[in-house]
Amino acid sequence: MKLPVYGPRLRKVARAHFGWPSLRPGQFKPMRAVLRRKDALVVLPTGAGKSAIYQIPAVLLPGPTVVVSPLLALQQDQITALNERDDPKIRAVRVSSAETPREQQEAIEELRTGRAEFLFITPEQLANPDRLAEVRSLKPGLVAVDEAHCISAWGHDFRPDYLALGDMIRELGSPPVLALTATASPPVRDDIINRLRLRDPEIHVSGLDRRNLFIEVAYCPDETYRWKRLTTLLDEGQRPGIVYVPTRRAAEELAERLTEAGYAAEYYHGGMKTGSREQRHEEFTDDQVDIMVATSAFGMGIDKPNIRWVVHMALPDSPDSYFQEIGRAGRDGEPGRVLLLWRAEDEGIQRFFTGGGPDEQELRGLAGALHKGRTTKTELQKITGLGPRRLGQYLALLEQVGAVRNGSRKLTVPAGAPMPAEAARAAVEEHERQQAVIRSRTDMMRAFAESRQCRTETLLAYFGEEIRRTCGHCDNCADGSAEAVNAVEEEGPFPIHSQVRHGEWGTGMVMGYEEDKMTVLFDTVGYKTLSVPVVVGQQLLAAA
DNA sequence: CGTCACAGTCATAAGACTGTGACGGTGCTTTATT
Repeated sequence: MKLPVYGPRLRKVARAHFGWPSLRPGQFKPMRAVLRRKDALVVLPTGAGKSAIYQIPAVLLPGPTVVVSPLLALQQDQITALNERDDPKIRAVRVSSAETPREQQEAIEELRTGRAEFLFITPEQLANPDRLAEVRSLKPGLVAVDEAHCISAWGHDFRPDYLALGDMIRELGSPPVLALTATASPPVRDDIINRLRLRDPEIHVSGLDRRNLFIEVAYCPDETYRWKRLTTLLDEGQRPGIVYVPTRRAAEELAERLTEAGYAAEYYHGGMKTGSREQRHEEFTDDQVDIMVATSAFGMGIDKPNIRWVVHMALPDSPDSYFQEIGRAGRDGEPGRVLLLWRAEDEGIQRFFTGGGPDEQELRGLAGALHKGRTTKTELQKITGLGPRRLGQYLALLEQVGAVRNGSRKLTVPAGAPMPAEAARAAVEEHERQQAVIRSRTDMMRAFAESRQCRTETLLAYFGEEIRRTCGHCDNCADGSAEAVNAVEEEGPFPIHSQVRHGEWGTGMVMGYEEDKMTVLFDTVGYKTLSVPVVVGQQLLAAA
C-alpha cells in the first residue's frame, strides 16, 4: 500500500498562499494528521507557528474551516493577517456580536459560495441552535479550536459554553478537530480531549524548553525587597517587558509608582473600557509603551516578538498560567529574562479565587426542575432564580454526574439519571474534586518557587516531559544548586509516568522525583508531593 | 486568605493600636436607553 506524501503539497501551499518559505519543526506532523482527517491535540509555544497548522491544511481540505477562538480582539488580529494577503483561498470572515445581522449574513454567504475559507467564531455563538444549524449547512471540513486550554481554564465556571463545544462540533457533522494551545499539563490535556470528545487523537507536544529564556525566582520577605528586585531589573535597561500583578488595583498603583520613580509604565486589566484596552495593547505592540503592568487579562493575542523580560509580582495560580505568561518573552529567539518575585502571602488571593462552592440546596432545586421537564435555560432561570453564570456552572456540574444532557436545542434528562437529591450530592462532590485539583496546582506553583532543582526540569516534569540534563539557563543551574541536587538524586521506586495506586487517593501518575520527594498526579486529588522514604517504608504506593 | 480603608479607643496629648467590613481575575452576549 502506498501512503500519500504530504510534505511537498504542504510546503507548496505554505509558499504560494502564505508566503512562508519553509515549515518549522513541530508543524509538519500535526498537519499530516489533519490531512488524514484525524483529530489532534497540539501543544506548541506561542510564536512557533501554531496557526499555520490549521491554516495550511485548510486550503487543501474541502469545505470551509471553523476556527473557534476565545477573544474577539484576537480573532480580529488573525483575520487581518489572513486578509492582508488578499487571496480568496485564505480569506477569513467572522460572525460575532461585533457584526450587524446583515454583516453576519454576508459572511455566511461568502463562506457558502467559496469566497472565504475561514469562519472565526466564539463558543457562545455556536451555543445558539440557529447559528449552529447555519454553520452546519456550510459543511465545514475542519474545526480548529485555538487556545484550547480555555476549555479547562474557563469552561467549568467562567464561560460554560466552552464545555459544550464537543457536542456542538458533533452537530456540525463531526469534521476532524484540531485543538491548539501553548500550554497543557496532563490533566488539562485530558480535559480538552474528553470535553471536545476527540476520537483517538494524535498528541503532539514540542518546544517546551525555551532555551533563550533565563528563568529566575526570588523569595521576597517583604514588599520593599520585591520593589528593589523589580527596579534592579529595570535598571539594567532592557525594554520592553511585562510586569504581572494579581489585581487590577495593583496594576494601576504599580504603574503609577514606577512612572513616578522614573520608569515610564502603563497598566492594563480587564476592567478598562474596550477602547482604552485596544489602545494600550496597540501602544505596547508599537513600542510606544516600554513597561506594561498588567493582570492576566494581558496575554492571549499578544503577538510581539521582542519582549525582553517578564516579571511576576506574585505567585501565579498554577504552573500552567506561569508557563503561558513567561512564554511571551523572547519569541524572536533573542535572550529574554523571566523573574518570579514571590511571598508566601501571595497564595491568599489564589485560595480566594478557588473558593466559593456550589449550594447543594440550589443544585437540588435545579435538578428537581429538570426532572419535572423544564428544559430551557430561560425557564430554569425563572423557576430557580439563579443568575445565568451560576446556572451555567450548575448545569455543567449536573451534566458531569449524568443528571442532564446538553443537547443543541434543549436540555434533556437521560434515562437512568440520578434523582435530584442524589444528583445534587454527586455534583457537590464533583465540584470538590475539581477544586482539589486546582488547589494542588497552586501547591505545585509554590513548590516550583521553593525548589532548588533545575527550573526547566521541574516545569517540564509538571507538563509530563523529561529533559536529558539540567537546562543551564535558570538560577539554580547557574549557582550550582541544581547540580548538587541532581548528584544525590537516585532512581525512584516507581518509573516516571508509571501508574500507581494510593490507599486513600486512588490511582495516579508518577510525574517526577526531586531530592527525597516524589510528585504524583492523582485522578481525584490532583498533584501531591510525597516523601520517598515514607512511600517505601510504609508501602504507601503500589504499581497499578 | 490577605490587604486596605476607616472608625473608634486610649487619654497629659498626639499618634499608635485594634476591630470591622469590603474587596479581590479571566469575556462572551443581548438589550434598553441616551
